Amino acid sequence: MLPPSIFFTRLPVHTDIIAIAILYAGQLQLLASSTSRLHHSVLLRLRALHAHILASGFKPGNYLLNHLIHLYSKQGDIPSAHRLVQTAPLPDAVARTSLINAYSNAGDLYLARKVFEETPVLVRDTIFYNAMISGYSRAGKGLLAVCVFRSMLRDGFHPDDYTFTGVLSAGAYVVDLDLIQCQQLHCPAVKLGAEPLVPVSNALIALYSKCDSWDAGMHARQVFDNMPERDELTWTTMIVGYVRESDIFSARQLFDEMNERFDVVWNSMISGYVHHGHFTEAFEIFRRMLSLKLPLDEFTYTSVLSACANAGLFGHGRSVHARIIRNGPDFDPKSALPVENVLVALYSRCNKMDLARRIFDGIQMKDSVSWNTILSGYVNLGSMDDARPIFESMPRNSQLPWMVMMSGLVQSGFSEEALKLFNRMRAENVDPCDYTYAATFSACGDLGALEHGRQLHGQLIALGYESSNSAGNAIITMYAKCGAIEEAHFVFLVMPNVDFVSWNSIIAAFAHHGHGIEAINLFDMMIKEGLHPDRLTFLTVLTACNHAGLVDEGLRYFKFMQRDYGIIPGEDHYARLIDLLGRAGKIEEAKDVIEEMPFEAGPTIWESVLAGCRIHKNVEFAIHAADKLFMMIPRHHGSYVLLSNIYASFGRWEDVASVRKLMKDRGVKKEPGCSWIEVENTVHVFLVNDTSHPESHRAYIFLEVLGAKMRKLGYVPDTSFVLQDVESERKEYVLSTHSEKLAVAFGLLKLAVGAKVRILKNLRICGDCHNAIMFMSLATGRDIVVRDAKRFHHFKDGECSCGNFW
DNA sequence: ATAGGGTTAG
Repeated sequence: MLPPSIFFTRLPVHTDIIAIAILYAGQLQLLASSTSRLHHSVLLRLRALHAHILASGFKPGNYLLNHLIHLYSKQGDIPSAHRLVQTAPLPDAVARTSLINAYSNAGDLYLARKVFEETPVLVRDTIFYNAMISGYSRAGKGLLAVCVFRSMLRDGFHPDDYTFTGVLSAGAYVVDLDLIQCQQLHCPAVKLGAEPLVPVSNALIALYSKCDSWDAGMHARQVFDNMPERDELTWTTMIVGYVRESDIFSARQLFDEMNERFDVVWNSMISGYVHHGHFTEAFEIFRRMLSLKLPLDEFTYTSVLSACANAGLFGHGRSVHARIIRNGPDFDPKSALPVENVLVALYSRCNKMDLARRIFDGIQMKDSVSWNTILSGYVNLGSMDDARPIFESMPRNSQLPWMVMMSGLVQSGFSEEALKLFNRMRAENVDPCDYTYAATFSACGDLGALEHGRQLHGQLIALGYESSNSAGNAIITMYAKCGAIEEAHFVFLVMPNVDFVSWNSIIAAFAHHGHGIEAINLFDMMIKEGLHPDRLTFLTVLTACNHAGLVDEGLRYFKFMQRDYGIIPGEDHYARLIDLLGRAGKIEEAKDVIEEMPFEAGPTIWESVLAGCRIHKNVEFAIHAADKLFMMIPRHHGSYVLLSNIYASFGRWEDVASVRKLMKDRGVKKEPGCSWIEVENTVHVFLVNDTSHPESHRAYIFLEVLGAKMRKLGYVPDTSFVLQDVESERKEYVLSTHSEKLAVAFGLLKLAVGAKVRILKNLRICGDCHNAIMFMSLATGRDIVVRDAKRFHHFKDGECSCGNFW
């Protein structure tokens, strides 16, 4: 092929037709000779030809001009195309159509619309309107496309089948599309007889599939059934429509009916199955793809890998990953990101954070999904130390990272940090959402920061989130943990949409405050309202029975749970039941339950036994339980403490000493989960927060008693504890209001009843701690044993005796 | 006379 300039000069230019021939010759030759990167050279050639035409003095007519405009538009040189449109002596619908299409393809709907508006109605035609409609349609601007369609009819133009394809596909983007709207778009297409045409019907099926109504799905199927012929897109659209409606069964039926399956359909089936949790079926389709040697693309891999991640199938996931590495990616490296992201999710999910991290570090262009995935990977494993640096270096302009981080911090016990993060979120101009509020409330609950929580509650209402269930449920729990049971109840009563979590929360609120009967009444109401209790609900109900001492009811609910709700009791349920029996002194029954359990009793069970034995001073069975515990978790601090407390209550100090020696020999260290007060010159009280412990409601009672006694001693416990260190330089420790009050109460509670606790923060309480513990002993009617470096102090009946351990 | 146009999915 000669270079265009020579080609051109050889031929006399008399008509548009010859120039067109040359234009096309040049373009077609290039199109044929190279498969990629033709864009630029075609454009150069086009410009050269254009220059020649101008230089030759030939004045292009409409015909040639339109071709030039079309070619410039197709090649993406919109400015040149636009200039030519403007230089044309008369406005021309054909030229404008090309230009509108060019702008629409470039995503510039505003300029496309401008060209559209600047074209007089007189010169417009149907195709011209169609260009604008499909432009809006492809951009997802459904309503605008429909508006253009209406103006088209108003201007007196006749829509054709292309018009309907555009309008129908635009309709699918209308938000909250209903059946009536679908039919309003459908009817004109039927009248014109355009319906049986494949693209029109395809668009119709897609339209009805997007509509959230069962009837609409039937309509889609009707269109499908009435089609005289179908193409791959017809099948795909119908199948994907079923998947969207969660009708995987029908989707699969259609899939099996297809003779020739388009690639996308396979992927749609897999991702449909994954989306609805049918992982086995997803793998089955994937295996068939493999055996048929079908091409796998990035969509196949992401779907299958996410199935592995969701099902926690590390082995499967790794072999798919190996396959990608072995075969080399079958997809455009540019599309690798979603695959890499899902690999990070897979390995995080399977506790292989080092592998996840390696893939994450290898991603060049990390997107927000990559960052969020690795962040939640660490957070879900409770590795907040790894999560923090990720959070600090990632983009934080969306709510998601804050949500993940805050809820992670709360769950790992860093409630104060979560509250700080909430403030930082605002400083960084990210609007808190109901989920971040929920995390914040839960932090307030853990810290006992009632006033802070109240203020946030007010803010939440002001922001209009009050109807959010996640926030509302968190608020109930927050008030409950702070001891404000009436407020918790009020929030529950005014919540617009109460779900089973709300019920669980309010039942737990009453149960943990010692209002066992009220909790059980609420539970009965919940059942009457037709809500489905889950295993957690029953766990709470058993707790409630525990508090109210309702042994028979507890047993009844335990049976009810299995018989009427098919919930298989877990170890935690059994532990509550045994706790209930043990507390009631029914050690023999507890033994029977342990015998009849379908599994071996684990540590939680024996801990409950031990606690029961302590209350009823059953040394024999306590020793048995402790032996089990020592075997299962030999370095569990709490078991030793419980046992030595039992010995102490009998005054068996030698045994206490031998337990302590055992601890020393075995290297049992104090754990964050179980600590006690150390009396030296100062006292350490740990802020604890396990309101789920059956005894924890007593903290609030203790708090009151303690407050009254301390006031007599001259302390001011209402707003803050201002305590003086007698020993050293009369330092003052000013402790804030609620969290520290709870800290003291919970710390002493732990001391008194051996509740399982978590340390959040160290506090130093100075002054006459001895007296405070004495009051505790009197208030609870319990013996309290405290040890310091050399001695133990046994508080009993308002007196304190000391003894030596060794 | 001629030139400008379509649907869809993970």
